[in-house]
Amino acid sequence: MPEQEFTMEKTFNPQAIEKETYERWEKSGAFIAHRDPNKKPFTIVMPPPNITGQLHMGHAMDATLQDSLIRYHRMKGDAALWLPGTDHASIATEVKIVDKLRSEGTSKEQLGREKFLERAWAWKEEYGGRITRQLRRMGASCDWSRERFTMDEGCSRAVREVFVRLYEKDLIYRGNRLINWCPCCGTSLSDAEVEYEAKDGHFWHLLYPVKETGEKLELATTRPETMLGDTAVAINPEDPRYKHLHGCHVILPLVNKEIPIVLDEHADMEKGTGVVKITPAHDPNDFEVGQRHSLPIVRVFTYDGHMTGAKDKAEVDELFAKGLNTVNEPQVLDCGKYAGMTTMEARKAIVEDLSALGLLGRIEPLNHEVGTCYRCHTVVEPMVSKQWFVKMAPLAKPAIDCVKNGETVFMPERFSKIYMNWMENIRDWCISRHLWWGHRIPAWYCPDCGETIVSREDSTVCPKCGCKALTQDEDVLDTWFSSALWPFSTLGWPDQTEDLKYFYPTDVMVTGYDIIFFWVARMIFSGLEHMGEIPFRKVVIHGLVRDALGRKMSKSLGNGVDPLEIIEKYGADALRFSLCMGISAGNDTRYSDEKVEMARNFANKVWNASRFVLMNMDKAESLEGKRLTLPDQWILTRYALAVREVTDAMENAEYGLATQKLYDFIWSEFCDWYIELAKSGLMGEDAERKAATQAVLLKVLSGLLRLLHPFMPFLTEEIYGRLPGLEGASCMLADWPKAEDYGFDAEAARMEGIMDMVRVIRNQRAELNVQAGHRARLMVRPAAGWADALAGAEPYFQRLASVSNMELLVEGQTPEGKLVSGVCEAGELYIPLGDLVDLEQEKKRLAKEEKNLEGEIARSEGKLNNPGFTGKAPAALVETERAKLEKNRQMLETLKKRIAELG
RNA sequence: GGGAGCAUAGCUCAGCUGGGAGAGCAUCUGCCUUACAAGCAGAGGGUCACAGGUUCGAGCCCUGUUGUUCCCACCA
Repeated sequence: MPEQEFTMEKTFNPQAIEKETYERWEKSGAFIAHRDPNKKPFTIVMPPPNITGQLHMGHAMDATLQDSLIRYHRMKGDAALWLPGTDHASIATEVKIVDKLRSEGTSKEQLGREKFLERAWAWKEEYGGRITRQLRRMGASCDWSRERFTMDEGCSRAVREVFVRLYEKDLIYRGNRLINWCPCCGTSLSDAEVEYEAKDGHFWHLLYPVKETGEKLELATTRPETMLGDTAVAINPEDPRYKHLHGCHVILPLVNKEIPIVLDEHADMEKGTGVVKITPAHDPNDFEVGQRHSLPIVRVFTYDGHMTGAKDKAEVDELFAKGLNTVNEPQVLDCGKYAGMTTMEARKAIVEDLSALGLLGRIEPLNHEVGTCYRCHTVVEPMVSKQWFVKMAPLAKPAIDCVKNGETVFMPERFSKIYMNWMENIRDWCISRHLWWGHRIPAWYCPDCGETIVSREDSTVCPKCGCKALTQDEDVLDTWFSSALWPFSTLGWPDQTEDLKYFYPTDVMVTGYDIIFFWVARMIFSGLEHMGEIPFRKVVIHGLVRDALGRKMSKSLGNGVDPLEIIEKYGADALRFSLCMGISAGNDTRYSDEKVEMARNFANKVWNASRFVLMNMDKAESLEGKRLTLPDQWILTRYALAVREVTDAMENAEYGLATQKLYDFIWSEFCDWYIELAKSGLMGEDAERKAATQAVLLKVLSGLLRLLHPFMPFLTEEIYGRLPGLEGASCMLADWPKAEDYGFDAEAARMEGIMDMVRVIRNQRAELNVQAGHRARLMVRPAAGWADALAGAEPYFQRLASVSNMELLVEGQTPEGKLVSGVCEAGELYIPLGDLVDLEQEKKRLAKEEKNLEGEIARSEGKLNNPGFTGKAPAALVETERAKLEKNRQMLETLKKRIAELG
């Protein structure tokens, strides 16, 4: 089919084929995984991108690594499932929608819950769709028939099931605890959702008068506005400075309330004055001190960041009056003149007032880490609040064990330490969020008797008192509560589906190190708890994609790069390859256009090499029974090595190594050498020779395309089906190449010797600036044992080294005249270049060469004369060193003779 | 305060269990050689942060130092 050969453009044009190719793949059903008892299942569930916007470079890398892995396993013959989906991203998405509403001049309160959720679902349709389109553009071979969304019916059912189960096992509870509150997002946050940022602040030294002694007790705080909620001050029981104050009280300034001085280890004698104010409602440590000493909890902040007032107090007082308060229910202070102020305004006013009373001491500047919301970066307020929690200790234990005993392996290994450290120090997980977008908490409250009902089904009647006016908890669950179930909820759990039985546990989780705590850890304990089995065997952790200057890509910096734009410009394969080559496990990488350009050029190289092969191929030639030349044997040997190395790299999740190897083998060995060497065979008269060359080209090209396919699926697919004998075949469905042993090592070494000679000739011609068109005679005196190899090498020298014709010198024959010479392992060579030759320079060059060789020989001898080396080094290594020495000695001898000839 | 990563060519980075330092880009020289100028052939350029140690042998292993980035932590 000669027409087809000429349809290949001179440059690879990815834009022309990518869309069509992807559609063909998807339509063919090849992405769909089938449960096959005769195959080994291989499962990856995709970390679901948030529906907050579009994919960025980090997603592009994530998707590329997973796709490469899944394509590799599909080619290996596994039942490969890559399950895609998206995450509703409760708080992140809600923040975005609220922003949008604000820009439209409205708010979620004005809209009401129901209308707001309609907006959110519309948002999901829009952005969720955009994300899956982007993944398709990347070439992601996901099983779209199994696509999931964290809030679809099945996942929602799984969420409810888990919530109810954990509640029934007493592993979920509701209670007043100290939590992180974001006044901007208006919700509680888990500890993992708080990011610490260094901020400038102050140490304010306050003076509290002691009721019994009249002295003023000095203490320091970074948040003076919390003092209104102080219900004690603490001193260390051992502190000699304050022994006389045991059992005494202070008068809380401004509030004029008597509060006790308590003795608690928390007060550190080394720090400050050794006196700590205790605000149980607004500080995690103080909360615990309060618990130990049964102190009242007094809240002074509202949930939107203001000081509490009479109205706030009345609401809560009513609760207390009715007896509906629960354990640790905070009381509320009417902050009087400060009521309604923001916390910052109150800080200023309180400091001024204390100063006027002479109760303000020193003010020290301070730079400290302040907790902020991971979504909006507002400073979080620690608050006592009634929230839902997961009891972590019992869940953490098996999650620690499975990593310790190697059932679940982190790659690279060091991330298991980070995981372990977090898991071992874990505290209960606050899972309720005061938001609307998300899984609503399946708990109902009876207004009459206060009963709490947690149920798989919506509840309407109180089982205790029969009241029919039950109200459901207003809040939703932490978005990570549903993602934690992802590896099994997506496979149909809680139903025992066939998919679940076949594909769980999954094989590999590929994700960035930034969500080990948020997600990986929680999937592990959830899988163990609900499935009784680890969710995945390997966790492949990759780094982050940064900008060219090493900064994190972000909207605010405006340094983000849109993968789609890059794909438009360079092609998906180029982007994919550039995101893999040069990365090392778990380390960050910088994005740069230059890298994509490099990959684009490589794709073009592959394209053109293939174009050349196809132009010189009329039918499928098999290697069977072919007489092979040294170059054939050499490239097959190198190819076999490439197969082994790339396969090993894939098995070890070393994508940087795999791509580097492919790049080097394809460009430097196959293209630069073998194709050039093959030309003499292809263009010569010998039909048998030609057929053998074609067979080798086909063998190696079809193999390397398959090796490259996981990284450059579009390009390889496009070429593969054009190969003779494989017309219309899909590279994606082809078998992964097997590592063969051709047994040509000796021949390959001969070829290397000839190649080395080519390099020497090229080098010398280049140094003398000999024009490529100037063909020159080559005279060679073969070294011992090289005569046969060199005898057949003339065509290679002609093609690769501008040689007109080659003469083998016989014993004792010495060429004379103006010529350059060189010494290689294979022999001694002479090139008559007439007036281009400068004999003096030639002598200098040979002298330099001589010196180099002598140095080499001295080094080898030093090594081999060292009994430590010969005695302890591996025998093979000693042997190669000996051979090297022998080779260099011979070369030196030849060189000396030549120098003597020149005089 | 604890932990981790990184430090290799001008730049960005590889370098697998220790056995003569590599790539891409950039620079310089010469080439449109019938697959490819998104290309070909050559060249220059590195005390592998520093100091010790282990070893016959260290970019790689150990200890310490410096610089840098990140993570964790309740420093009132």
